Amino acid sequence: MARTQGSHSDITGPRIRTEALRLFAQHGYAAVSMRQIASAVGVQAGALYNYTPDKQSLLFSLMEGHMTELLAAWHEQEAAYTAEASDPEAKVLARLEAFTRFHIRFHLERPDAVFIAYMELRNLSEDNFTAIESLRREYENALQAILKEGVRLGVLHVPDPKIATLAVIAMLNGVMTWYRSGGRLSLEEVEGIYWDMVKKSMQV
Amino acid sequence: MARTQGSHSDITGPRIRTEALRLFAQHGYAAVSMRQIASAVGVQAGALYNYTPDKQSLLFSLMEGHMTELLAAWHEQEAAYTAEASDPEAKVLARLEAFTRFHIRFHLERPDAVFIAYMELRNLSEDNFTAIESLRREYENALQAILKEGVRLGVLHVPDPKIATLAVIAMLNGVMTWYRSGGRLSLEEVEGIYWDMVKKSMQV
DNA sequence: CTTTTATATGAACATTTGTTCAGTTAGGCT
DNA sequence: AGCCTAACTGAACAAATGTTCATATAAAAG
Repeated sequence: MARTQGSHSDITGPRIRTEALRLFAQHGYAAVSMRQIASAVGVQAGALYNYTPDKQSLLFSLMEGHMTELLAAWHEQEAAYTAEASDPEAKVLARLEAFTRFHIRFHLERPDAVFIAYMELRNLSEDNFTAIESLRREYENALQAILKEGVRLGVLHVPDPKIATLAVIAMLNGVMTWYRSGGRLSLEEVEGIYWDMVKKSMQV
Repeated sequence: MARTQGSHSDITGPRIRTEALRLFAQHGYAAVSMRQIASAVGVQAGALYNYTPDKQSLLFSLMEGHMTELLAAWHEQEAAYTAEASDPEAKVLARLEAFTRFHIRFHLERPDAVFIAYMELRNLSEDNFTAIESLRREYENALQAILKEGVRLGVLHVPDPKIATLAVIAMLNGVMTWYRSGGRLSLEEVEGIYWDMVKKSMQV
């Protein structure tokens, strides 16, 4: 029967995920042992297996959770933007700006998860890899759709939408290698600088 | 006394580096054992220690070799470009184009080394990390110098040269995640597409 | 041929790995 | 109170890890 109220600890499960995320991001999946994770949680290694069938599943679950959150957050954001009606040309630019700012903000809020989601792909089993790749492609397609519509409306100049999609995402991801909150630039300023570059790189 | 001609094998050393590079790139430093490397070379694990004092030094040596090659290759390339005299405004644009095309070509020719050089930083000891970071910064400074001069001459619009540098490099690095030689696009075309985006993203 | 020397073997080492499981603990339910 | 059950411990397991070293090999030097 399902537990109705807290017993030993209702937070061990989440804590395992938190600590595993942090450690995987810091040292890499292969370099982190189950004992290290357990120790960070304050528990013995055996206890972890009440929450995950094995180490691989733990990694996959973290990555899948991140990608699912990412997609859900973007779809919500996009829906909000497409609601504001205006002429289609302005709208597609607004969506591109929304994507740019959303991507930066979302990713800067979860550096560890982002790091893992594209650094540890090679440590996934074949099936798990396929699943994550599929989610990633779905996200890329969201941007690609914007670019294609921009081209259709003649408001964007993009010789190859697929490449442009990957180039923009790679560029935006770069922000994670250097941005530190409390640094020289505010999040708002960073978003502005990148949006400026993205916009101009596709000007007609 | 130094060996004057071949003995057992003059190619074991290079082969170790080649195979280690391949395996580290494929599975990650921490996930590859010395026995796997030895097996790929066709030798026993103990033999590796005639060529490297330990696993960590092998990783560092590979990364340092890559970064040194990168810097040497760029300096040569840049020297060739600055030799062609023309007006300074055109010259700085030519240098930026040269950098863009050089970066793409050089990196696509050594996907494994590139992958390792920025994926395995966290597996370096503190001293080794500092050394590699210093080489990386030197390379970034090469691009940043071009951008700053472009701004000074009024031919480039770059609100923040440091960020623009990192953004451009991140964007160019993105090419490695999808480009496969023999694919839809030739190397020349890919260079052209990225140069187009780089140029426009900094248009005045 | 004999000596030398770089190179490779293969067994051994102390640790560490992921995972299992019988037994302990302690809170929730009747 | 007594039972139940989820949660956790702690020891155990086989396998794999990086590294060392006495020994073997075979080519180069004398």
